[in-house]
Order: sequence, then structure tokens, then C-alpha cells
Amino acid sequence: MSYNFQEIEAKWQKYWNENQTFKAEENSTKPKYYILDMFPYPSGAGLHVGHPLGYIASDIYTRFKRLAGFNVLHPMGYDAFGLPAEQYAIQTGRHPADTTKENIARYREQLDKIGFSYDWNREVQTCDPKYYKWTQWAFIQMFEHYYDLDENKARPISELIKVLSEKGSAGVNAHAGEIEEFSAEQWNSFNEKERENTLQNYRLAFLAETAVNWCPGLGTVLANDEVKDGLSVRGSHPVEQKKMQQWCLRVSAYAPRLLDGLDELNWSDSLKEMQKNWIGKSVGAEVKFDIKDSSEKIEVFTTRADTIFGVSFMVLAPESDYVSTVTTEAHKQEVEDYLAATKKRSERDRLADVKRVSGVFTGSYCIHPFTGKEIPIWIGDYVLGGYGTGAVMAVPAHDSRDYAFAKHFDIPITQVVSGGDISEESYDAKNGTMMNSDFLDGLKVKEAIKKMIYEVESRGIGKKQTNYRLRDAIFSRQRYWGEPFPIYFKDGVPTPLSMDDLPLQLPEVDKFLPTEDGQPPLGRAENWKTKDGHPLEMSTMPGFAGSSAYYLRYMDPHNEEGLVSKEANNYWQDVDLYIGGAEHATGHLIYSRYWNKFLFDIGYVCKEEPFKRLVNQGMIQGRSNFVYRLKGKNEFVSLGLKDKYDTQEIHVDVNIVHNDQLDMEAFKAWRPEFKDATFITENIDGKEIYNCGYAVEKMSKSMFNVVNPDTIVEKYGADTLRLYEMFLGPLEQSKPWNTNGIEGVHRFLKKIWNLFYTDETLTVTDSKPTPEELKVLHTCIKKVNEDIDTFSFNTSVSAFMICVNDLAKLKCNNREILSDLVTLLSPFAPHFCEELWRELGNETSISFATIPELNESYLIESTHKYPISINGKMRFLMDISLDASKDEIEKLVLESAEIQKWIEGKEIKKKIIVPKKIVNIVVA
RNA sequence: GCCCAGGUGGUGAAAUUGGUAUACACGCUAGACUUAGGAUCUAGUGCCUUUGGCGUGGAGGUUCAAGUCCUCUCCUGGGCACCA
Repeated sequence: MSYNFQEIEAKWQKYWNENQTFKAEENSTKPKYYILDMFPYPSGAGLHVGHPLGYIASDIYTRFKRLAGFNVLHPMGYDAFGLPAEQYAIQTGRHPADTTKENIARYREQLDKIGFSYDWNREVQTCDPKYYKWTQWAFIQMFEHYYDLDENKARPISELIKVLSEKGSAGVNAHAGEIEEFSAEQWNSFNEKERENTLQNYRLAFLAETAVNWCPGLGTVLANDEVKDGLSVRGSHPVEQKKMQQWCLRVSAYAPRLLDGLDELNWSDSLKEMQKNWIGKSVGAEVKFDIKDSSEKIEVFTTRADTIFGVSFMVLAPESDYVSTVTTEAHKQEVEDYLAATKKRSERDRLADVKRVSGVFTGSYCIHPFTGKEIPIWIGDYVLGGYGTGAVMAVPAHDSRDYAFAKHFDIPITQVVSGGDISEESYDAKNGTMMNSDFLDGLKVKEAIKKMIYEVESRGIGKKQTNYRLRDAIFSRQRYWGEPFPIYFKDGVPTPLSMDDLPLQLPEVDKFLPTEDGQPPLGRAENWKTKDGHPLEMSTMPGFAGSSAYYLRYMDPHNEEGLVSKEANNYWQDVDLYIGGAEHATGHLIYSRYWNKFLFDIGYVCKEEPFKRLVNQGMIQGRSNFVYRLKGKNEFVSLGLKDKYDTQEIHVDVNIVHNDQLDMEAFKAWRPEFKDATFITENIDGKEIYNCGYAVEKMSKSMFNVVNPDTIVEKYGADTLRLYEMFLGPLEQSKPWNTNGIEGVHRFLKKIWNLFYTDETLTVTDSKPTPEELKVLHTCIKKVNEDIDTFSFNTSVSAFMICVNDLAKLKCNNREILSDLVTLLSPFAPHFCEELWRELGNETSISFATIPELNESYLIESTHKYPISINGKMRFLMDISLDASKDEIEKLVLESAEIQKWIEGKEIKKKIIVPKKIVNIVVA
């Protein structure tokens, strides 16, 4: 029998499915282990070979954990709401629900072919009303809670109301929006609308008029992580700033906990670093500056309180509220012109010319709190309205942006920290000694910061302050294909629906476009009202809503009473291992942590952090091929000769190129316009060949470099695909896809097959394994065990190859050895191993086998007893632990009886003696 | 500009964490078998001026010993970017 992978893989996939082999149960005596993949967005293009990389790694880990005696939860589902399906719907008129359903079916088919051990009973689709009922529920919970800074957790709004009615706003220490203080009497005299307006400043899910990233191309707002370089991540449309009333989540309330929580997580340093930067903690002080001839003050945030004596001007953000208070009549026109010009510049333009300095003087002055000098107040667009107080004290000598501004407008520069030369550029470093700074003179920068903050606080002109860059998440999208908000407006007051009315299902609409009067698509739905006629919210939730708690739903996917039951949550607790791309660092992985912390606060889940360990798989890039067309002709020249002609580079489908050589007939058949193409070929070793150029690019349809896993599975089988994707290199590294080495991996499986079968019949012996065989096997067991926890699967595959080569040399067909080998290999090549496992006479699935135990004694014993062959040379390796000099050891070792016996009559080619470590002697 | 990874044969990559550099695989070369080979097997394959020497982006350093540690520097990839 030869290795017929197609038959074998179909057979065992069917068996696993029919026998529910991978069904996870909560009533197990084994320890639990939860392994999660980032669920895919089912796009119309289907899976390419890059998608399964992480899935294969997690599946190997899953199967390994099962063999090691764990009760493993390994589910899969789909992140099914999103922009592409809606864009497609707008273009074709097809309902996103229909196309999504088709795409999911296609994904499932592709996933099934690779032999994953998912428990499909727990499948989750975010667009399923049974699922998004709980997304809506969570939103209502956030609406009904606020963040209490004393208890440092979310608490019910009802408790807040009680405090407000007894003590007024002073009785509450909450993470809230800007609130004007009010007394209990005032609160009690508020009408319903006034009360709600106040409460909106406290709620964790709230409506706010904010500057948002508005994308006209997509007709919706976008979150910060959905915008890159002023363009939308999806579709690359320009994005501009616009003030709009939007639902928001008060993620910023959790910023300190999101930051501190990172310490206990087993995530990669680079990913933690990204989150740290995104959260962006900075410690400093808020200082108040009096405005000249006014009772008003300007408050600024600074991390460099030490440099306060170097302040030579103030700068306000164009959108700052201070602008109107400080602008004098004489400068009004100038300021208004400047504001108008700034507003016109899009986010993208602003980023494009960061270096251009612009600003305008307001006509007013501040009074320096220490020197009493007058400081001019300017407006500049390098100051951000949304960060700190929207105003800065400018210290041109020690801040490069202030320096550029001062130089441009010819404002004096005073050095207050020694150490740098400020004639050409500012000196920003936080070391040096203070000068020109009155009572700070002579102090080091760090001491000066402390002293100044103390001074500011004791004079009552400011306080120590920590700021975070993390903003509240904007949660509204003016879109159709998302979760509807469970909110209606009762006389303009936003009110949540009751649980009985959930899920609030997406209505049918005639078109997936905004209405004529600019309302979101849901405005087209007939009767988008509650039963008693109140209008429902028309925007929908963003993509990250559905993916923020899906891992909890897998624990208890069919529960109709809640997102997850207490029992299921207590059993599975949290995700032990999460595998996915690093591109979610500042989006999904922040929102999920926030969402989970919130559910933890309200006592709904038992763990504060959702993902204990996170492994990022690298991206698989495409490897594109090019042909070179003579300009204006239908003639193509091979890579080696192209410099002799005037050519144009054209992407060619990588599927008709093998080892960079073009299949010329297939090329002619590829597209009609190339039907009559002619070629200028190269002669290499007597063959006429057309060589293609190549480049590493993103895998995408337009570059014709997409490789579909189905093609690989068809040609080599799923097990070869799985092994090859792991063999390609370290999991976390990005790498281009190429099939150059896949033959070697496929050959490896055939070699194992041949250990079992001679002349197509199964031949295994039941004799006792020899020490050599045991050594070979246990070397492999050791290596694979070591690799598993670091996901170094590429070296595991190598270890298997070495093992099989050595066993083939020993002509091993021992049942015990082969059985252990197959068990160890089964997580990597499950179908293949399941087949051989049964051939060895086992009744149950190999998934219920036990991982072979490592016996180090086989290794140690043989190291001393058997000289081994490395790279064709005989070597004697020996562990020594003598604390002696090289020469002494050499003498001792060479004179030992064991070595004497071995080298007798042979020529010593090489001696390496390493104190305390090893002796390595190579003989001819 | 700031932060994080990384740089090893023709290629993908290993290296017991300071101890035989290039395991394993691809590719290539030669041979065997074959009507044939995009099949299988065997041997070889870092470089050079080859009784020897040089080699892990470059230059120094620590050490009996450095791909690994330290200093400087040059590239590549990723993230953040007027965050005061």
C-alpha cells in the first residue's frame, strides 16, 4: 500500500466528525485548557495559505495538550459583521446576510480540509441575533454603570443617582466628563432631560458631541485604530475631523488598569510595548497661569515642571475653549482666519507637512506665576485639543516643537537646563543641571521636577497629574451591517430597551445607503420604532463590538439566559492561549480587555484579564512573479535578458510559474490578450527557459500572488501543508510564501510510511527495541517536548526528520518505537498518524493516546557507550565536569580506557576539549 | 524623531543560551537504477591563493573560549508619531 493521502484524509475527517472526537465537555476530571484562535472575518476571497498558519500552530498545541491529559476547549467561529460585506452589498444589491452566509460556508469547507480539531458545536457567528443579543446586553450594562474612582471599579448608575440626590456632584469621585458642580437640591430640581444630560457624563456607554474621524468615502465614522496616516484602513479613503453626536465607550476610565494588567500577562514584549504606547501614560503637573487683566486662568499640562522658568509663550490648540476668552478685538480677524484655515486642512494634510510651523498671536498675555513677567498667548495647530488641557506652556529651549515655533515667530529662548547647545536646536534630554531658575538652580532635572511640583501644589497654582493618551472609543457607525443599538429615544432622552425586547434585530432596508436627508441606512427601515412609537437609534455598532466578548460565548454558546453561565465561566475561566496577528494590538486586544474588565467589575465573569498567554503568528507575505513585456508589443523577455530591451513589468499569476520559470503555454491560456504572446527565452543548460522576476509583497488578488491552501492540499495533502507551514520558519516571524521546500516535507512522510511497509505490506516486529533505536526516538521526544511550549515547531519538524532518517538507517520496524513516534507526530500530521495508529492495531482514535514519556537514561547511557556519526564523521562525545586545565583534561581523557579502546589504531583528526563541558574527538 | 524586533551558505533556516558555527530541508554537482523522470537511492556541497588560512552586516572590546556578552556603527522589517 502506498501513501494515498487523499483517501486517508477524507476518511479520518469523516470519522472525527461522525464520532464528535473533539467535543469539549464541562464535566471532566482532567484539568481544563482553553486554546483560542482569533476568529476570521469571512471575506469573499476565501482563505489563502497565510490564514491557517496560526490555526495550524494552535491545532498542534491543542492536540498535544489533549495527549498530555488536558480537557481542551478549542472552538472556532466568524467575525461576520463588517464593512466589506456592506460595500459589496452597495455595489451588487445583494444582502450582506446572504453573501456572509456563502462566505462562511466556503471558509468552513476550506478549514475542514486542513483537519483542524475544533469543537464545531460551539461555533459563534457575530451576526447571529442569538449571539448579538448579548453584545446588546453588554452595551446596556455599560449604559447602566459608571466608573467609581474610590472603589476603582464600575458601579451601577442607580447607586450614583442616590448619592447625587443626597450629596450632589461633590459626593462622587468618578471618572466622568466635564461637569459643572451641582448640589443635591439642584439635582432634585432637575427635570428628566436635565438629569439624563448630567448622567451622560458618568455612564460608561454615553452619547457625546466629539471630534470624530469622519470618512466620507465610507460614509461613516471610524475609530482611531481604523485610521492610518489619515486614510481609512479599509479601502484607503481620506478621513477628516468632524464634530458629531456619537455613542462612546468610556475606555479611558480603564486606562490605568489596562496598563497595570499587562504585567501579569504572558504576552510578547513587543505587543505589550505597543499597548503601553497606545495607552500612553505620562506623569506631570497641571499648572494654572493667570491671564493679564482678567479673572480667568489658563491651565496647562506639562511633564517638565522643572523648565517653568524657561517659559516664553503659551500655545492654545485651535479648538481650545480658551481661544474665545483670550482673543483681543485687535487680533480677532487674524485669529478667525487662522482657525478657518486650520479647519480646512484635513488630518492627512496636517500629517503630510508636520514640519510647517503655523500659528497666530491672540493679543493677550499670561502672568508668569514665579517671575510675574508677561507671557504672550499664541494659537498653534501643533497643540492638540484632545490631549491634556489643550494648552501648553512653551519652553523653546527644551522642546523641539516649541523651539521651531519660537524661531519661526522670533520669540526669545531662555535656557534653563545646562548640558546642551541651544543655538541650533533645543536640548530635550532629561538630564543636566538647572540654571536661570531661581530656587531650582543647581538641582538635577529629576530633583527639580519633584521640587517644582511640590512648590506648585503648596502655592495652590497647580497639582500633580497623570495623563493617558488612550481615548474613549467611538462606538457609532453610520452603517447597516452591524449590531443595532438597543436604545430608543423617549422625548429625546436615550433609553435602553428591556431584556424582553432583545435581540433587537436588524431591519430590512431597500438600499444599504444613507437616506436622502443624511441619516444612516437604518433610517430607511419601515417602522424603526418601539411598539409604543418611540424612535430607535439609527446607527449600528462597530466591528470590534462583536469580537470583544466572543471568547466568553464559546464557553456556553447555547445559553439563552445569559452570555455565559456562572458554572461554565467558573469551569473554563479564561483563555490559556490565544493565537493571532499582532495587527490587533491597539484595537481588538484593547477593547476585549476593557470589555472583560467591565464584566469582571459587575461580577459577571471570574477573571479580570481574558487572555493569559498570547502568541502572535507572523504574516505570510505573497511572493509575486513578474514577466517583462516589450513596450507596445505582445512579446515577453526573460529576466536575464530584460536589460537589453525597453520593458514594462507585469504581475503574472504565481500558479503558472514553477521555481520562477514561466509555463509559457499556461501563460497564453491565462488571459485572452496573451493568446498570441511570443517569448525571448534564455538558454540554460541546453534548455530554453523563461525566467520570471519576483518580489515579496502583500498577498492579494491584484498581484496574482494568492496561493489557496486547497491547491496544496490537493497536491500534497493536508498533513504535508501543516508540516510545511510549520517548517517554513519561526512562527512569529513574517515570511514570504513559497513552495520550494514542500517536496522535502512530503518525502519525509513517505519515509515514515516506508518504515511501516515493505513491498506494500505492513511489516512491524514486536521485538524489544534496541538501545540505538531508543536513543534515536528519545532524542526526538526530548526535542519536541522542549519545542512545544515555545512554539518552535520548525525545529520539531527537523527533529522528526532526523529521527526518521536514523530509524531508516537502523532499518527499524519495531512496533513500540513506531507507535511512540506516530503518537508524538500526530498533532502535526493527524490524518497520517491516525491511519498508521490503526494499522498498528489500536481501536480508539490516536487523540485519546498518551504522549510518549521521555526517558533521559536512554540518552545519557548511549552518549557514553556509543560513538555517534555526525555529518558522516565518527565522533566520541562525553560529558565531563572536571574543573581542570585544558591540558590536564586532554591527558586524562586520552588516557582513559574507554577512549583508548575506541581510538585504537585510528588516526585522530580533531580534538576539542572544553573545560567543564565536553570532549569531542573525531577519528578517521 | 522615539520604541521594538532582526541581520548566519545559492535559499528557508539550526545552534544544548558563552563551549564542534551552518543541524534539518530546498537547490546544485556526480553516480546508480530506469524507455523516461518534476520518481527513488548513494555520495558531495561555507569561502579562498588548500600540507594552510578565512569565515555569523561592519569596527573595536571582555574571555582559555563570542553568532551569543559590552561599546560604537551600518542596513532591514514592524509599531508610534506634533501626546507638551
